[in-house]
Amino acid sequence: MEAPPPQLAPSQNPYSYLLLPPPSSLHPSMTEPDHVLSDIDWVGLLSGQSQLGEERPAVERASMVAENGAEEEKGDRDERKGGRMKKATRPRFAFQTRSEDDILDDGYRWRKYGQKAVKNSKYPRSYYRCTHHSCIVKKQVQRLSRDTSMVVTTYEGVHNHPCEKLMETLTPSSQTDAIPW
DNA sequence: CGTCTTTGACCCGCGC
DNA sequence: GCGCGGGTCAAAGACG
Repeated sequence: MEAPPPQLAPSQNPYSYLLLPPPSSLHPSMTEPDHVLSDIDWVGLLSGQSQLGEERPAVERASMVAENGAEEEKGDRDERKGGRMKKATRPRFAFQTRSEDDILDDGYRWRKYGQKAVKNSKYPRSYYRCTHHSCIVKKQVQRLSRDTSMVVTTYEGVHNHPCEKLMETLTPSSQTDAIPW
């Protein structure tokens, strides 16, 4: 039980991981008050070796890991032929939330573009993409099989546009019709 | 009618 | 070289 939690050894990870505070950019001050944060277990995951390490004994790590996308690591696929996907070394943020709902409302709009059953999990993994036309941020959502109340959300990339809900909150009706000129 | 979800197929990297 | 696993595409359907 008391298996010593193997620290995220850089030698095992294709990427470097950084410990960051909770993603304030995710819910700056949306509809959800910050009591949500107190209920969130920020867990380090994605050891890089296999998946989420669900079978691993030690998973509890109260912090979020960010993937410091190095310059040209061989982690992601470089360039798919046909120009399908670019490598795009974007940072990745993975964290767990305790929620009944798979998708946590972070203020952005997401469109689901895929779902796959993963090996060591009873639950499928869902793939979402930001619906903003010029935003390439993606996120993966998966429920833990060992703890069905936990949902792992992995963000990939950084939004290059403001949060829509936040904008609505800040500017209730002065966005389009209250311009001086 | 526009937007989003669902779902199977396809593609690619990696390990054996 | 082959098979497996993971990630994405795209058509069709559902929903408001």
